[in-house]
Amino acid sequence: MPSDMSLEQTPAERRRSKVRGAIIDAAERVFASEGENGLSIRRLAEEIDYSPSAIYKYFGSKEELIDELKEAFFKRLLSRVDMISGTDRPFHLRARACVSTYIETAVERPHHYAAAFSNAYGSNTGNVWPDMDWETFMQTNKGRAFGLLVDMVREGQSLGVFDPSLDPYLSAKSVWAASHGLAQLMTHLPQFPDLRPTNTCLSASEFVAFHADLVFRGLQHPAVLPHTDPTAQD
Amino acid sequence: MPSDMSLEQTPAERRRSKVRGAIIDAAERVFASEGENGLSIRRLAEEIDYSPSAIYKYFGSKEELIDELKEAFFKRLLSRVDMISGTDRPFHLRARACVSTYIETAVERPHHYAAAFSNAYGSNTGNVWPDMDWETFMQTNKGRAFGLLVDMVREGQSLGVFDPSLDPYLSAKSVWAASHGLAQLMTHLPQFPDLRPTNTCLSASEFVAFHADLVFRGLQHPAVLPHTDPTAQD
DNA sequence: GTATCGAGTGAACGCTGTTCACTTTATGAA
DNA sequence: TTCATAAAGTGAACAGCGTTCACTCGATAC
Repeated sequence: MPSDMSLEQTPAERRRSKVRGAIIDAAERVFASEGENGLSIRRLAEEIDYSPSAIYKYFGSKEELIDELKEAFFKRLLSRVDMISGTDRPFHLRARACVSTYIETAVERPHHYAAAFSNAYGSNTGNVWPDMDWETFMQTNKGRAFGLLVDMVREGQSLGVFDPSLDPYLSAKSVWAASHGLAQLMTHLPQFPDLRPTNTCLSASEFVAFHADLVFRGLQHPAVLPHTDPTAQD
Repeated sequence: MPSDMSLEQTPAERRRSKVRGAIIDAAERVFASEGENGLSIRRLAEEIDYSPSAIYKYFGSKEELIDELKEAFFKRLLSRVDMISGTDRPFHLRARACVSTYIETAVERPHHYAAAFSNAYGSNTGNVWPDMDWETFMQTNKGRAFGLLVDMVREGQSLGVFDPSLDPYLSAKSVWAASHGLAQLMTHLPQFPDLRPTNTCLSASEFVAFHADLVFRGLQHPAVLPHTDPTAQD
């Protein structure tokens, strides 16, 4: 046995992480196709040929297990957007691709995305995300995704295509909200992009591009309509 | 007993609708404060001093009961936005107020809004809204709210402040998505408007106004950045 | 006065997440 | 090799859930 065994895995550890992986895999499979309601501990146990209580040797609760699925999903989402934002394509293509990729990744795994923004499971009365300070938040996957957006707005401003008077943080939040909204609507209403009286419709990805375009249009110019002080009553 | 009793209510009917109202009221109260998870048939029964099975004399299922809460909420949401859009304020104020009102109404009743766009309860595997044709959809509260948005875009175009080349339906969907996204984020992350490294933050309603402003900026001008054919790969 | 219908009930079914005392198995030390 | 210890795995049970159903009982209609 080597002296430095901190990196080596004992057979027991290997066995353990194998079972743990099997649980996660089964959970991922069931969750992706049937969502939070279809995923029960008992069903999961059946699927991996263990007893229900065995799961609790690996995860403290169902919530903990699902949190891991969500976190993995968000990591994937982040890495995709990160990759797009790291390409050397022209800014306007890159920016739009980030938004499109975000939305399309969400639509690919609707249950994951919905769960990541839902408090359906926890017993808390409202907040999904615990209160955390700025530094802590920026180390989470959500935080880093948000950071990418802020950088993007700044880049657009430094390139002279975005209104320089805009606050990058506020603008990033606005872009995030707009992206999130479309992802959510497409997730929950698959026929959403087709919502139209005529038959001439855009495909889902075309509509995503349209939306991304419109979002970025808003950042490009100072307002033409008179700007109002939101605190003033008309 | 009057001959025309179709409008009169017999004592039995009055009693029945009283109990039904009590159920709805209790459900509304619990749901508003604790959401779908806090609302159980047994708890509801306890709250109105009836047995759990009594509820089923008034509602076919828990889902049916919650659907009624959601529908009432959406009716309220629609009537609010409808009222705003009917005022004679200048267009740019009216339009922004519609979006702000939509978002603020959602934030007021976060559980209702979340539930209205979640399939957490039903046993269906994905779609919240059943497939329906355009005419049917436009008679629902959601459809009518959407119709208001389409009209708003058209009005903006006829006033010459919105880009006339935009498709009103696509644009309305985009605006809806952007509004929905902010409502959802503020609902699930109350500190969302404060997400910022500095201490100088906008209040929630100020940020809503900022967002609405940015959304409408996008509609006001033709794109300056080169427009891309979304189907073309770079 | 009596038949009828509907409101209301309590027990039960099958499901859920979770716990706990228990057995079995693998491992490190003597 | 033997033995103690820790970990893995189990089955029964608990409390809660939505829902059903046979049942009682009181108000209503004839």
